[in-house]
Amino acid sequence: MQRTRFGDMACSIARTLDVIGEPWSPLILRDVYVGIDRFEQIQADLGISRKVLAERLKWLVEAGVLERRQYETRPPRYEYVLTAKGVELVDLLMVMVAWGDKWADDGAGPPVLYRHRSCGQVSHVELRCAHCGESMRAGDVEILPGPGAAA
Amino acid sequence: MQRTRFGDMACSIARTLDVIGEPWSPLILRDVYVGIDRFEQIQADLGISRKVLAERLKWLVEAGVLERRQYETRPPRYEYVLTAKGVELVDLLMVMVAWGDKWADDGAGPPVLYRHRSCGQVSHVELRCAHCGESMRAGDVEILPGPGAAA
DNA sequence: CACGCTCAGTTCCTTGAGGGAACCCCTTAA
DNA sequence: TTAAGGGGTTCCCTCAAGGAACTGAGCGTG
Repeated sequence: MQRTRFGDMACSIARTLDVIGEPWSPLILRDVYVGIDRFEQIQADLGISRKVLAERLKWLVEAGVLERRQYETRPPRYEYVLTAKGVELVDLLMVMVAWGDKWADDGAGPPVLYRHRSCGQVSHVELRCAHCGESMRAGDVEILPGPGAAA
Repeated sequence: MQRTRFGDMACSIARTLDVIGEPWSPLILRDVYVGIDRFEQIQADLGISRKVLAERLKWLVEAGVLERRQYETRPPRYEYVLTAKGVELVDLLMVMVAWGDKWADDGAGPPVLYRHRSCGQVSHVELRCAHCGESMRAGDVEILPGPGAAA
């Protein structure tokens, strides 16, 4: 299918998609995040083709988002764990959850709830400005060319 | 390639991916968001195949994320605009930008900067709890089964 | 010791989606 | 009358996703 690679574009969205834009990748990350972290488990949970799963895992490891760790020598058993880079990608998943819960509900309510430990409430994420802490969303920003902009 | 449809999974991430998980879809949304909102413009900007662009636009319109609007009758000219549902997907893009700027920088610095209008600073988004306003990220939540969980 | 089981992949074949170029229709401009 | 531009559609080719079968290492059990 000779898919276009996004990694070389002068766009942080494209570069992020280069890492987790392939189908299945975000779902693999979600699984690892919730503790479904071995090959067989992920395959069974997602119903993904074993071939594609092997490819994706290799790619995510090379991208530095997951780490393949042997947690048992005899017999050799492996698990995948999120790196620091990968943990921050979970932010993306949490925003997807918030959007999906709101706009792609099938009428049965959210399949999963998230309780915020520090306040104890079932809640969801919201976007704030890292600088002033106020809401920062689509209409709240002005877009400027940055130093890495293309010629 | 008989791609697996994610829409029926009991997972809000999968359902979100069903809408914008195909390659190119987030980049199309980004373009529309920044004002590159006509077929020819998007095609030229992204270098996407015209066939795939037509498919994606139709899908995004059917999903209620974009609206196809005729803004000129003679000659007939169309533009694509974000719906309310689509505008909230831009949240996702802003998180991708924040991640990409941090973890997929090519050394030249961010290609695009975002100035938060209300505080005037060039900034990026951060995730907070919609309930208490404190930081809410991967390690800050406890996951519970919700009403829409699968049997 | 042979048999079976689990984990973690790899190999193979088939199908269909992405890429790319060419083509089409409509309208205005020269 | 021809050209140009916008907004697609049609066509063919290639290569990735799906799916099932196979491999191989290491227990565990009679």
